[in-house]
Amino acid sequence: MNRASDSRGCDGHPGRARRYDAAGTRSALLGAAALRFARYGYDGCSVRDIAKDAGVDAALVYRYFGSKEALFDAVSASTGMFEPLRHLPLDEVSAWICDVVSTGPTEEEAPHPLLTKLRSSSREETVGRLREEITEVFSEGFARRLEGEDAELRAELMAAWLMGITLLRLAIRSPALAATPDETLLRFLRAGIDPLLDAGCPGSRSEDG
Amino acid sequence: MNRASDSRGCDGHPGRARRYDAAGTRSALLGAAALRFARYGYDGCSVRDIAKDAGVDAALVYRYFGSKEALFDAVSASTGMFEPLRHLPLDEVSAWICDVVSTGPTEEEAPHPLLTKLRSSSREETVGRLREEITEVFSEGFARRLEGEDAELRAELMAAWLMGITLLRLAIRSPALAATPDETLLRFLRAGIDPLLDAGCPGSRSEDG
DNA sequence: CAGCTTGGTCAACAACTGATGACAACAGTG
DNA sequence: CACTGTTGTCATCAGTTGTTGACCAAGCTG
Repeated sequence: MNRASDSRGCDGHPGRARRYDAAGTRSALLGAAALRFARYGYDGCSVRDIAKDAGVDAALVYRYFGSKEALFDAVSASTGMFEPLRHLPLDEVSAWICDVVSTGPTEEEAPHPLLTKLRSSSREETVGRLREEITEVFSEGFARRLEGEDAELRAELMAAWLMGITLLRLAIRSPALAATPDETLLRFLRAGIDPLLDAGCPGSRSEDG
Repeated sequence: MNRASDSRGCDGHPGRARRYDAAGTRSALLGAAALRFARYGYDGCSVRDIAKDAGVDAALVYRYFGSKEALFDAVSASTGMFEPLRHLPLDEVSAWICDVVSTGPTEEEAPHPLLTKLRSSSREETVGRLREEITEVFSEGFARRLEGEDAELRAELMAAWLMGITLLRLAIRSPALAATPDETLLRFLRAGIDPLLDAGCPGSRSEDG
């Protein structure tokens, strides 16, 4: 409960928080909001909850961001997490996916940006932006570098896997995915991804319709 | 708005609804709740919304189900949608996944059961039950039928893909996945799934650490 | 010190939330 | 007809929601 409320007291004097610090308060609100939104979704947490985590009054959300929606936008927008895929060598795609779905060292302090959007996937705007981002980076950008038929579909299948693994590993925490080290995961990720990269040849192994 | 509110007026006499019909009202509430929960998540819709869609008063939710949580449980629990996987021939797994992620003919009337849980994935209980279901069916049941190392991980990777495709196809509606017919999807699904079924041999192709 | 701008709290509003209990409309039985 | 149990509506409660404007407190300038 009071885990995140001390995030503002680190200005050099422990326990002696600087009282007037607009930038610090703003970022404290951003951090608390990122955590709350990622864990409980947009509808699952209130402005008062976030403000309490940040250690300030809820009214400051409206002074610094204007509305709850704007705060959510500030937290979830423009992460650019898919950008590296644009100019990534094809044989490094699996490793990149493996890296994206990695829990990272600071899961408590900085939640996975994809989780924030997945947990609020009931919001029309969140879904819309996610669709735009995936369409741009995967269906259009990345698919253009894939040879063979149905490149867009194959690209989106990789995106689907990326999101599914993120969901199972970080949100649902299925036993094997949550416990498996990245190197092991990478091995089997490659086994599934490579056939999708190598164009449609393997699909005609059993039957060439 | 009033799209689902006429779901009770079909007892034979059009426009002349049977006034006193407990079973009908109960199922109307269930249907409306399934739709609302799948679209907006547990926190995103109110009991009054659901009751209005069903064409009855909100108080009936409490008479027939006891609470909003109980209504959600009645909607989301015990779908048993993963059960077929237990005794499915391995070479039919891809086709089964393809069938599960299929939109089906009546998306408006009966939303995908997985979507209901994904959209409410911020609820602790929903996540817990989903984890149990996946662990039982995939990590324990299905993995036991897989040869080779890390069978549980490979099984969960398939589950992750299943959920990711459902998400992208039905919730986010990414262009290619939403438009691609099932036969085409099945081809590439096989290409990615088969290596995971065939044990860990292909993983040692590039480097046998 | 007064005067001003900035940073933060407080009380309150109107709308909505889940939930309850009183009450009215129906249907069957005597 | 009255009697009884079921089915549905209504008003309402207490708590929470997003949001706002009045107000206090800190720091700076004169």
